[in-house]
Amino acid sequence: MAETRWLDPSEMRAWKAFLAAGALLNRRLDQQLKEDSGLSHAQYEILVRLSAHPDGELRMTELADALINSKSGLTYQVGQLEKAGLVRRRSCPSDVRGVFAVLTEAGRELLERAAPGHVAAVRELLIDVLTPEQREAIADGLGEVTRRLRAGSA
Amino acid sequence: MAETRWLDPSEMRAWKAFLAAGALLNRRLDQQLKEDSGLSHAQYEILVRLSAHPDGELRMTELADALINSKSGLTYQVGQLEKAGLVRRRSCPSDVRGVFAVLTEAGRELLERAAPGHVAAVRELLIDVLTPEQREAIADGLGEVTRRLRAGSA
DNA sequence: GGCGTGTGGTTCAAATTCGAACCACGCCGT
DNA sequence: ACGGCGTGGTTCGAATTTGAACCACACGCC
Repeated sequence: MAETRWLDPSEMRAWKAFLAAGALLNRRLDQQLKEDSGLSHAQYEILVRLSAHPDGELRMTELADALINSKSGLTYQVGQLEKAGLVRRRSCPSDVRGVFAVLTEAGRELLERAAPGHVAAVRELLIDVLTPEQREAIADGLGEVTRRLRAGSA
Repeated sequence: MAETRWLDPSEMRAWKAFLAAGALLNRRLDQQLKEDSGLSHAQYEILVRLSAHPDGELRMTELADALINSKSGLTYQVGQLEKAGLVRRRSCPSDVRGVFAVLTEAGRELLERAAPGHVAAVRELLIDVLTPEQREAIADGLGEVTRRLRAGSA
């Protein structure tokens, strides 16, 4: 192991800002969503992914790695959403083991009611605070970071 | 409520990258820290804050809002660290209610052992992936985001 | 056909998180 | 000195998260 290259002040500033912004923003959005529509941010994300797909359905595994949680966490959350009637499970015809999560009509409606407030919050707290150049830098830089993280999880 | 201003593709790209990078990075660092030194990222952060202060001590409340967690979460984590002998509690002389968390010698040693690996990971996964311009943009942009979030939590 | 190996999901126990309720005490006006 | 209010921390219960263990099945290869 070589000498440790500590973070210089500029690097430290970026790292701390990233960390703090992520944590605070997540917390805030979670609150906003929960009191606005009763959904957690995680649940909201699930509904969004589903709604982005034809027929509003997606395999559990695809959901799991599109998202953040462990597989067991997904099982739990889909269970919650199912109890709430926002999602339905359907077994995959071609592979008995496979399970689709399907957005119900109620789910789609709730999502449509929740989305405007959520988007407004994201805009107010993040997007509209950044200059267009900063937005691009974040999209490019963190996009690359994400790509590598996904690649390196083999 | 005015018409919803949805996110355009560029904005969406930034938002998704930010979200994904935050989640993936946090998870990865957590794993790295845990198998490297047995600390969670949250615990590591606590130790870092303490070590950054003279005598390695800090009031619970100061810790709480320097960090991310709720107050109860902090109580819990400090409890864990105390059980592990990395931190000690000391009641504040001037205010009986107040409690200092104090870094023990063992805590400082563990932190010093854990830091190099952690910094290396942060560097590899985030800092060194970004161009200097992107780093600055992130530091500035997300710094401002953080400032507003802290201000608006009144 | 029959057997290892790998996948897709779920279940389980344990750890963590959060907010709300709570206690004990300082602070301040009277 | 006294009573009410705000603060600093902890406790409590409920919800969530995670990794590991676990089934049931698909697949490839003999």
